[in-house]
Amino acid sequence: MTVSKTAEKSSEKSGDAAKGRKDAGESQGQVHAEALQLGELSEQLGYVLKRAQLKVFENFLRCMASLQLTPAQFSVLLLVEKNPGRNQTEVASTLGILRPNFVALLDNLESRDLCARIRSTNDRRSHILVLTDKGKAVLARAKKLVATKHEARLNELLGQANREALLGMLSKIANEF
Amino acid sequence: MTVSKTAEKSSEKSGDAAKGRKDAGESQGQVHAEALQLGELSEQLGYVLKRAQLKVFENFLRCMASLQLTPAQFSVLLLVEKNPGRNQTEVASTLGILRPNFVALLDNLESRDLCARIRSTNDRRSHILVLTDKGKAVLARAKKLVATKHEARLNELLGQANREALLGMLSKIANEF
DNA sequence: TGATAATTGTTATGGACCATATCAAATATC
DNA sequence: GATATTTGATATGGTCCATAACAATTATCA
Repeated sequence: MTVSKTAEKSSEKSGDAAKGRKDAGESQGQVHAEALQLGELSEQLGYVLKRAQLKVFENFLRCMASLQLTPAQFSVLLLVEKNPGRNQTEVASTLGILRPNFVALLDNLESRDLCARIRSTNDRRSHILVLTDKGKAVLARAKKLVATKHEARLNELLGQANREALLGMLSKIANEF
Repeated sequence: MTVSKTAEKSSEKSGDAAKGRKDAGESQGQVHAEALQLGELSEQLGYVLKRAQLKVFENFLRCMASLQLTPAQFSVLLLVEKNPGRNQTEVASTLGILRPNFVALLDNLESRDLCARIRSTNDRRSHILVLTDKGKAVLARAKKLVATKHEARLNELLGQANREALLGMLSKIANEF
């Protein structure tokens, strides 16, 4: 990374690297209008997994546009609702978020009055996390949007049974791989 | 993002946000040793998808440690091998990589003599991409590592049939969602 | 033909996300 | 009570992603 800047490469270095590709009928200007062959790429689980994940997140963001919630923010709200009274370290680590990176995320949610940090009386170092009333209301609307527009679209695409099977296999990978 | 710096928040703002969580048997110091409940989070496809993708990439990197190939680099090599003679724009766009970001990636592969940019004679603006002999050899070894250590582990975890079903569903999401 | 538009690779740049070191305040440990 | 640990926070750097802009080259078309 951050390789040298000068672009005076290519030219005729590795002069024999172009051998073995005698064109099969190309001599004029407009060649290669066809799409590239994915080949073995479409069999690589990692590749397909990444593309699918991007699509799902993209659709999630569209569905949540009215509430301005990212997947990460939504997961925090869900987790805090289910586990009120836990501190930042606990919530962050269950989500796989490092504590330093969790600070700005929470700053954002708190500035929008969706959740609150409360100094614990037991351990005055830690901040207890709770959803505000507005946070609960927004989360409820978010859940409906996800169920109605997001997951529904997936069921429509895969079918209920397949969607559940997919979830099971992904969970297995996420937990046991 | 980049929210204000001062950390004088929390305290007793939103004073009633802590209501409604009358502890169920906690009064002393060491409380909450249990793990958090994931709740609906484990049913969110996006969440599980992202975690699975991270695990798969992580394992891929471990399997490829000896060859120092990232998933993105591997995909470029695979695609160029299957489609020799295409230019940077074509290869980058099929991989969903923006042209500016593809430059450094190629700089890296070219500096390691795995692939080469050749100025096209048809269109002297574009750089034709080809694998070098070393690139072909490295890619061959990479494929074996992926099949032996990476995909094999997945088959062992899911079973051949399930793995193929998973791939099919992910492809469907990636292409039709 | 020649002026103008479009394309290709590239650089610069900024944002989002992730990871590490470090700090002060508070607590735990011995 | 001295020392170590934990918690939230800041600073910082790396990687990935996205946009604007540029020179060189080619396409378009009056």
